[in-house]
Amino acid sequence: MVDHRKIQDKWQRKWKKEKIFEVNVDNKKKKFFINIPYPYISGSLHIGHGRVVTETDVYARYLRMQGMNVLYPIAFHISGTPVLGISLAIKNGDQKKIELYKNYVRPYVDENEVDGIVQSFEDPWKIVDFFIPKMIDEFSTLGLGVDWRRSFTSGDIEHQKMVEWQFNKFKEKNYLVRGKYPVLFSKSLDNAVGEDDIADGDTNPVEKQEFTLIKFKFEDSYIMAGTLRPETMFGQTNMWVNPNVVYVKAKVGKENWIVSKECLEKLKYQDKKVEVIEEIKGKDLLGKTCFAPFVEREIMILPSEHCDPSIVTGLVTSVPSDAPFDYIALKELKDSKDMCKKFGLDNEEIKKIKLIPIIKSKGYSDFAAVDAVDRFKIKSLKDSEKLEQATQDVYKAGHHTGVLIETCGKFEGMKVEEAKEAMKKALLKSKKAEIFYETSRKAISRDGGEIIVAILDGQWFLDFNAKGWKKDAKKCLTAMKIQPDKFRKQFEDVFDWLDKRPCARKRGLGTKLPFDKEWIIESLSDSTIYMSLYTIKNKLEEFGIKGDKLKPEFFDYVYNGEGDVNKLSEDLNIDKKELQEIKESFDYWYPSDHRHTFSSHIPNHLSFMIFSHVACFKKNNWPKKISLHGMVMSDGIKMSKSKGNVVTLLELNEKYGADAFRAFLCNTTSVEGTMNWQSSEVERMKKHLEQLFEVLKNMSKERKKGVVKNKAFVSKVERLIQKASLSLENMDLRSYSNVVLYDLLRVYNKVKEDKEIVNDYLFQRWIKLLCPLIPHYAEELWDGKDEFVSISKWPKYDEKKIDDKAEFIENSVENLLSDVQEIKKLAKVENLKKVKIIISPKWKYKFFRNFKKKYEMEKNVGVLIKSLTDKEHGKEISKLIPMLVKSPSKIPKIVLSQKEEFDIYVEKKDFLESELKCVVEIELADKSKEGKAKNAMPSKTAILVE
RNA sequence: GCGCGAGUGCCGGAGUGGUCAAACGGGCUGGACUCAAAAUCCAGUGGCUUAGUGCCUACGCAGGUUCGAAACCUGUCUCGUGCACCA
Repeated sequence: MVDHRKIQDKWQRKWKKEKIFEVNVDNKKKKFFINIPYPYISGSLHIGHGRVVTETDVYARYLRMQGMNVLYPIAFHISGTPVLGISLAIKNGDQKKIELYKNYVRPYVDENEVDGIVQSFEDPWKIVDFFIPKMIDEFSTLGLGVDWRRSFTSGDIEHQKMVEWQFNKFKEKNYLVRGKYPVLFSKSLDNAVGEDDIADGDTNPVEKQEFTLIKFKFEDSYIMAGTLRPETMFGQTNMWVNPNVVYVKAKVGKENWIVSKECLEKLKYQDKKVEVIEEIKGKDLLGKTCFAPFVEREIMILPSEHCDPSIVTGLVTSVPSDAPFDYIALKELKDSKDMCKKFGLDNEEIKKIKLIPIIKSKGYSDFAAVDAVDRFKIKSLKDSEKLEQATQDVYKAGHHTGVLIETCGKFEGMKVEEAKEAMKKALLKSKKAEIFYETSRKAISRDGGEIIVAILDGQWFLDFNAKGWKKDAKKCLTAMKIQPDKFRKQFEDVFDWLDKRPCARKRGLGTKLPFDKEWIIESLSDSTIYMSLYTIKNKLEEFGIKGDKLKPEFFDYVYNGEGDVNKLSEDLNIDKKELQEIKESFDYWYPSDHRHTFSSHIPNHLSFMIFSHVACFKKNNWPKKISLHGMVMSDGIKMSKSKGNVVTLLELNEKYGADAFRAFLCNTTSVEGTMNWQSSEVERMKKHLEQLFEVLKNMSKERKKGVVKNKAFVSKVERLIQKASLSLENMDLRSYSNVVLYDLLRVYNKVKEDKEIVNDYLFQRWIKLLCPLIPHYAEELWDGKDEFVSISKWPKYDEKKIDDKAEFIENSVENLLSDVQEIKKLAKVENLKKVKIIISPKWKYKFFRNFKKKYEMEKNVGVLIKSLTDKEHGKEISKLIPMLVKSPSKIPKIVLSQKEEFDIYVEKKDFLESELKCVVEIELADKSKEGKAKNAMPSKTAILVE
């Protein structure tokens, strides 16, 4: 048995000791700078992380063996709120989170330390400090050729200084603007929040919803009612108010508004000045009327205990023709004299309220709500689930197929989709409505505070439509290689669509905006040009240059060659030579030659990376290439903590080892495809590698110098080396791995003669070919003159040895053998006595050669027959051509001459006799007396068995 | 809803105008080896047919373009994914 763990550890240790992946400026070698998005630290790494780093590594290893100076670094991202969220959860005694993190920590430390370490995570930096070394270790177990000297985190001062430089640049170029912006906001934290700060925010996301608050004139005030469907306002029949709720009348701006107390509270956060005037009991409003816009008349205020004061204003306008809820509520009132009496309402008046049809949509009458209520057999407001469903159905049908009818005045004929916007606009313009934001569900932050929507003033935005920016970004994109290119369009679409994007927030780890220290640069915006830091990080370390010296002028000089180095040296108190060497390092390594990433990063990270580069760097340092990989599934479903199917790198290493994973990953799916992790398949790959290892080990033992006589075999091997190289060139890791894991093995297994010479010819080449894929096994088997196969030269294929004819002949002979077997079966011949091989009549060779030539240009059967027929064989030709056109597989790749073919079979006669264990006779059709002889075709002999 | 991607045999998945009944891998069936098993090797694995290279049916569904389509176009269904302040 092969002990992959031992092998793996051994070679990883040696690589590290000999520093073979630590690379430096070397002007004699062509450089290649490849990188991946730095992972965010949030517990243990899993096979999703494993995918991107491994694919990159396989490719990087290939380029290295091609003689390039390959830089492959990895850093770590810690910006943003998730780490804070974890700290907060632990601080607040969230047992679930605490357990989760205990589980993350446990594999690395003694059990009795676990509690203490997790406790220490109340300080977010402790999380960072704890996990980063672990992550480096875990990545290393995959056998990556990474230069770890160049690692950093986005919290490091060098990184922050660089980001400050970047944002100063943005500012200079007027790429930043400020404005108002609605955000999810925690009242207790007094801050904007993200998914990670909200309880269950990851599993049940909270969204912001934009409501239109419509003003209903009531005495000296406005009753404010919120709606998501302003397009239904022509169907209003009444106003709903909760009789049990105490509302407030308040001065909002210059107007008096009636809203719930909760709403008034929220309005303060939404950029409104409010001042309470008096309380108004909901039940005091009942039976009165208010003036509704669009329908332009007074509508009655009616009771509904379902109006929730904590949602929007707690007052709702009623459109019973299109809202099942309103219809049922109104119906209940009409049907119940008791209820009317209770609220002091005139039942007869309510009965007079008529539904107003407003929208015609597919599958519904003009009264969609009535239809839906019937369909779902809804009896009362208590059928809340059915009501919800009915509302959704009506809404969906209306939204996609609905058209406003004649009751809607000048909006008649408009689609619901358009009318929604048009009517909202009209209302806002005439000051009959306001915008109000509400959360899509009730939510609390991890410390228990209520989540609301707040409008922040002074929010910083990146303005992608700023003058010239998009143009440059597009220029960069056009010059870039996108692999596979089908993703290019997506980039283009995103570029068009990008507008203003908030780029700073008030919470989280990261870099402060240098010119407005209240704000912290948001975590996607602070990780767009950090690749540049890899090129100089080791130098800063080497020279002991502290991050706080890295003023903007430093980057101006190093990155863009601006400023005077003598003056800069003085100003920053950094040695001039050191500065120059740092710059040299940057100039050597930059730009990024290749970035390999998950395709879902296109609309955000990757696009921002391009925009940021064109904003900050000179054109020659813009990124060159992006390749995209697909997503990762585990057992057919998306990997997620809640489903419990996350496979960590720890577990992976424990059970299967790096090489099995690498081979499985590359061989199981194309780079852009979805990788589906199935442990049974990985297990199989592991076994296959063990077998392959044995084969190769035996190969290495029995070797003898010499010339391989089997031309077809050599041709196939050379061809496979070519294929492997070309596949890798295009980062087609699947095709490459197929060649080195399976194709070569099959070709090798077929050769029977001169094994020792064959072994000698193939062994070292094969090991090299395998090295990018399964470097540990490759090193273990390697016995070449370089110390490591990892840094040896990639095998060159010899194009001259690729011999179509030799392979063709071999195939013909093989086909002959299998044909004999088949005929033997059909003829029910038990023991072969004799096999007669009849070589095609001479005229057919000429005919086939002509046919092949003509066929390249002309596919029409009639035309072909006319141009190729002759008197002597007209009949046969007119039969052959349709057959060949219909199944082109019958056309031989190569047409030999009759003599050549005859000689081949004569030469192979002994071999055939030994294979078939009988007498073999060979004759020319032209001389044969057999009836079948005329059926023979070039490379397809007629066969007779006895 | 809009955008993007995908739908292929028992399964995973190649294949983007003709060497396609479909690579490669797995499974299954039969055979060789073995006391036996595992491993390995060979053969078979849509249907029918035949002393061979023949026919039919198939690549989500329905049409179309073409001498020819799994591949191109149109429509349709299903699934996945993104839709912004979130890394």
